[in-house]
Amino acid sequence: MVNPEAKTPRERYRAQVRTEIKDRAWEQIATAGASALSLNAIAKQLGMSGPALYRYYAGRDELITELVRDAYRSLADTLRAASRRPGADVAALAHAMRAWALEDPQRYFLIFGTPVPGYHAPDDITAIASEVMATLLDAFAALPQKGPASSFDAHLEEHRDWADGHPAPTAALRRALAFWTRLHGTLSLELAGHFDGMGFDPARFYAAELDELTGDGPM
Amino acid sequence: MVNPEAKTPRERYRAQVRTEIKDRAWEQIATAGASALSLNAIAKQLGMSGPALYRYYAGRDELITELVRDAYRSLADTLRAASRRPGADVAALAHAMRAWALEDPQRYFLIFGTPVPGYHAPDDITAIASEVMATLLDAFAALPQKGPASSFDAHLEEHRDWADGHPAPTAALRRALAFWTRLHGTLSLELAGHFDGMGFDPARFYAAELDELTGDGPM
DNA sequence: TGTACATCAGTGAACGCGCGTTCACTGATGTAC
DNA sequence: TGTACATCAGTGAACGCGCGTTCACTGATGTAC
Repeated sequence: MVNPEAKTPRERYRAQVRTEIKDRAWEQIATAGASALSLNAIAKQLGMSGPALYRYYAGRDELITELVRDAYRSLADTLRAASRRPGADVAALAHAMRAWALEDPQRYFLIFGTPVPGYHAPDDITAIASEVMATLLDAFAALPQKGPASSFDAHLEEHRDWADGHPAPTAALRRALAFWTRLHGTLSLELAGHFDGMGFDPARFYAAELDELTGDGPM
Repeated sequence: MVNPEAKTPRERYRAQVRTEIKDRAWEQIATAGASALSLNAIAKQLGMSGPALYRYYAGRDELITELVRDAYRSLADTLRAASRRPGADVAALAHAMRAWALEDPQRYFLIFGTPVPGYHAPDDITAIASEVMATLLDAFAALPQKGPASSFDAHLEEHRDWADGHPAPTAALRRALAFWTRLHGTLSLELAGHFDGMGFDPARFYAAELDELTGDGPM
């Protein structure tokens, strides 16, 4: 009986070249930003001619979309993995997120940075983004819900659709949202260098914001 | 006696063309993002040849730097003006900031979006950024300092240099910092469209985050 | 007020570049009998 | 195991494009006497 999943040598080779192309693409993005990404430059680095890449990607746009997809996938997997480690809590997610961002800032910005006007991500990418939110919701749902309700909660109660049936109480949704926006706020300013001349340690500020989020002490 | 500030017709004309160039540049950025900005395209829109622009700007980089400077200047002035209106408080600053960002999202991202690796803003631009922080510090210094101190405060106490001698208590510095990072967090995700399919009203979430910042109610 | 000269905005041609992408092809690898 | 054929990775030439930038120039505007 033949395993339909088994890869022929040719398939393995194709897959390998595709990842080599992406590796070089990430290098370029890290060095000069996503707008500088060039198919011809990648081909040159791989020692092949430009047109050869069209065996692997339909064009520049398809490659970029795949990079965005991989970035989201990587983030979603990283957070899921962190949440599954024994004793994992909201703080563990926050630290995993920061580590992931610092690992490759331009990868972070490819997802959360300046949007290209008119661009809309395909549905499967949006789905991965929902996975990320679901991981956050799981973590906050497991937390004791203390503190008074927010004025925002009533509004959110009527717009929980995006939580996609997640059983978490509305207050947990609100806290997961704040987790995302606040940590993104610090993180993106740090990565963009806006704290550079300021002297304080961004990691400590991040930790303080996290403390306030978890209720482990007011900031 | 001659007023040395008086502008000759030629100077007035030059100034006018320079702003027309920038107006077109902002249009391009709003439409296709800053990386798509093209001197030749601007010249065409103005009905002149490409090289003509070199009478007004040394090159593409100088133009972009000037756009960044103008953006910062506009933000600093907007916030200062808001803070000087009678009865102005921290909330007024927050609303002015949000309105400014929504007015031209790509202008916001030119300052706070994806950084270009290796680019460093000239000193005079950094100085305008400090003006913005100073306005925030003024507003928070005027607020009664309630709530317990943060674990971060001790660290910040030793790194207040960036506040440039501002008399605000350290807790006010911390709160101004959180004001900036949290509001930037929501705002940038909203502008980038990350809330798009989620259903809730970003303005309400923004307001709720603001409430928690001012202590007008826990979020 | 009129003339001579200097200043300066804008042009058109040109340079060199790298981009994404297409096309017809060569030659190696894999498949079927 | 050997031969005939199909598949497919990669090449090199070419297309058209728009970019930033330089250069020598024309012609209009302003200045000095």
